[in-house]
Amino acid sequence: MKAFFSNDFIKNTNEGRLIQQKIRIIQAISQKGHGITVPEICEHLQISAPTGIKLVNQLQREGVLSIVGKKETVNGRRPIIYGLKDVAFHAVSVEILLKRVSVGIIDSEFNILYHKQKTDFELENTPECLAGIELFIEECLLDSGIKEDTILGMGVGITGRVNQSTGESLSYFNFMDQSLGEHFSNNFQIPVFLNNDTRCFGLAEKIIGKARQVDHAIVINLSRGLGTSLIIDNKIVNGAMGFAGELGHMQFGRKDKICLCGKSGCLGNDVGGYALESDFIEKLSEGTQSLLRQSDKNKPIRYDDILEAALQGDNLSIRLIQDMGFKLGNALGNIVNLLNPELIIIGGKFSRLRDILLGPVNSGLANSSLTNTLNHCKVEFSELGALAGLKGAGAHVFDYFELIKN
Amino acid sequence: MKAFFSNDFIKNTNEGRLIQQKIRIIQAISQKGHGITVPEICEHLQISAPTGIKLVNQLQREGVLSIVGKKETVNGRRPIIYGLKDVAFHAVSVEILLKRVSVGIIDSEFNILYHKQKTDFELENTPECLAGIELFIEECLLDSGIKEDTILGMGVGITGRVNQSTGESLSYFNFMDQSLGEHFSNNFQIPVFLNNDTRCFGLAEKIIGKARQVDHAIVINLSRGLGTSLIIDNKIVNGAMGFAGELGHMQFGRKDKICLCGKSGCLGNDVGGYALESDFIEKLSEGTQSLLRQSDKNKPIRYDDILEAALQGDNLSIRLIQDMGFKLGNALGNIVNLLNPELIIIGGKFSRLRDILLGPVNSGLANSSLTNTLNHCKVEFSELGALAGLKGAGAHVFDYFELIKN
DNA sequence: TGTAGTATATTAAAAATTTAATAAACTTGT
DNA sequence: ACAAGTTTATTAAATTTTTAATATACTACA
Repeated sequence: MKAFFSNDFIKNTNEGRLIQQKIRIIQAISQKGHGITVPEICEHLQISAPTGIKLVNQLQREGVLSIVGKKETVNGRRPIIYGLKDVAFHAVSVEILLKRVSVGIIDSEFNILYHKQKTDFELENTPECLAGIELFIEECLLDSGIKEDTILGMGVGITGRVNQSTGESLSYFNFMDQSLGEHFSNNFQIPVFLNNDTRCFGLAEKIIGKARQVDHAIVINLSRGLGTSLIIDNKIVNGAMGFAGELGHMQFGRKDKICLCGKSGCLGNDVGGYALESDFIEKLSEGTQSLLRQSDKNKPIRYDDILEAALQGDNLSIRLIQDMGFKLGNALGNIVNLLNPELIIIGGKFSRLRDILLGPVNSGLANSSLTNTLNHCKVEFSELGALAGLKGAGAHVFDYFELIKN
Repeated sequence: MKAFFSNDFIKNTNEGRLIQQKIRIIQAISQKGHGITVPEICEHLQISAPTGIKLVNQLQREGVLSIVGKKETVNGRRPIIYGLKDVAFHAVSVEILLKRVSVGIIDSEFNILYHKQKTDFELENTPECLAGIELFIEECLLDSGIKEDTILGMGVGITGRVNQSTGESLSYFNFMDQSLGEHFSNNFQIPVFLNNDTRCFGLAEKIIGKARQVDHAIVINLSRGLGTSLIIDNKIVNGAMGFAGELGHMQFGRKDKICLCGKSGCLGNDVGGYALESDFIEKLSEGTQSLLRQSDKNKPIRYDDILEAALQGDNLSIRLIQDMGFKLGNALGNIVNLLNPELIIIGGKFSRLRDILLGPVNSGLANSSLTNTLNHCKVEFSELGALAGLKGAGAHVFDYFELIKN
């Protein structure tokens, strides 16, 4: 099966066309999510019935298709439904974050068949660090026991700046004479699709999350930092150099904080786990009381704890998170005016706090967005959980081969 | 020729495929901008040489193609170049603005073959106003003398909110049981493509202007008001409801001015001809001197005059326009961070003031945009002139039929 | 000037596809 | 239960396309 897809250059001959047509049948079945009939194939591929039957028979003989049943129709002879038989496609997903590497294997329905994390890890721009990652991936591939020839490709999400089209990682592992994507591809001998970790998250929402039915959405990844993926005309926006989505440096923040980028007023300094921690400590030092502070006076306060405290009803935590929600909504309103999306998805660690955040975010939006535009834009919270980024990385593979159910 | 293209539904038969292949040959020639050879056709359509020759011969017999010459090659028999013969495609362009209706006829190379303006006009949301427009279009079509069967379609740019995909105009002529696009299409019996006037301007820049070689750009239409078209992944962004590009209501303006939208701080109140007029009058009343004021004390000051005065060296005019440029650049910088475009085009009436505006716009950009992103983003000024919008409206037609040179 | 090398054009045989006719399967109504 | 109507599956003839062999056109080099 793999040969079908991995063969990038299909010759302009009869045989080549045959292979292409077979691929399109497999893709059509995957996209439908269930079996297909010969008349549907003929309609889709613009071929006649005898040719459609010929292709189906060949695919049956090759062990790819089998008869699944008959389609229920109002009248006339019922067409036979053909389904994919025993053909499991897999993708390797890799997520490279600052302090963690994750490897997963997913199938075309985005079930995670295998998953392993490496947490004794620190991302550094060195050959040694890269070699460590590759060793880990290799171990996982062996450990998983997945047959090599069912793996269509590898999707990699890496933190920092990425040029998706060239497979370049501009922030890390940029010391080679080839792009990181090419390097992985040569090393593992499979097609590799590299993207930014946040955009992987956005793709996951688009393909298996809440943005499924939607062509225009803003996907916020709100955890320690603030990441954004833009979905426009049903595609993730990468930007000219792959830098798109830098919502964190829009000038909607407090002017008294200086950002790492050198400017003041960056939204990312006001919104996100890191900002929450410093705001919280500031308020405590001003004497505000909090449930959280009373537990252990020496342990440093982490934003996860503040989120948890807010869910437990801690007043200070709730108030700070609400403030943050308003600021985020206000900034988003400006983008809503600009891009006119129909959906905003808030994901990441903060997505658990739907009940606390939704109101302030909506208030912020109403403060800056045009009524007419806002009326057609909903705010939702992600339900994909912790493995969303990993699923999104793998989704690139199935997306490329057009095997994703729609 | 028209039958080829206007026939939306091409049957799944041999004859249908033949017609499709012929269309693709014509499209390929148009896209290349010059003739095509048989091997190129075979490569492009994935067909064999005998079939390619058969199609070319048929098209020659039908009077569509003719031999143009032979291709210069390094070695081997030189292939014959076939070019489009006497086949002129035309599009009708209509621009409906608040106080003006323009009708033009353009060819596939965007030459304006005919052009007429109606200035005794006031846009109103009434059947009478619509009937007046249609009468004017009909007059122009007759007057132009262009053969009906060479007209592929009509592109309409109308001010206000537009849903491009449905052909709906949401601000004007929304009183019918069909969309404005459908209405025009039924009335004139040709395919009609409706879009917002500013987005037409953006399309013109993309197709025949400075955004030609670029996949990601922001096109600013700066005249009396402030309009924006976003080009992302080589396509004009329409947004979920066709509202995309509302840069004018981003909250980067002065908080003491209330916008028509009901909010304060809208950029459109600070940037544009209207804002320039009120700023100018304000400064004059404060006692600032200007060349412009000395000419005629009773005539109301129009922003065109201020632009002209600035070009003549008037200090106040220059200073106000420079302030405006900085504010615009600063707002744009935020969008540059978000969308990572490689080009910003400033068009409209202000585009003449390149030398005055460029510096402040760049300063504003540097103030809010990330260095890395900004380094890959140029600022250019439109050179398309007054008929850009009209050309863009017609461009939709050639774009749809894939006849545009690339 | 002629030969080797390369690429396009043309042709006739082989292969593949479509068309059209027919068979099979299914629903509905009498 | 059977005929009428509808849709899919299968088959054989007609058509179309590709393949492969050959002819033609052009460059470069001796």
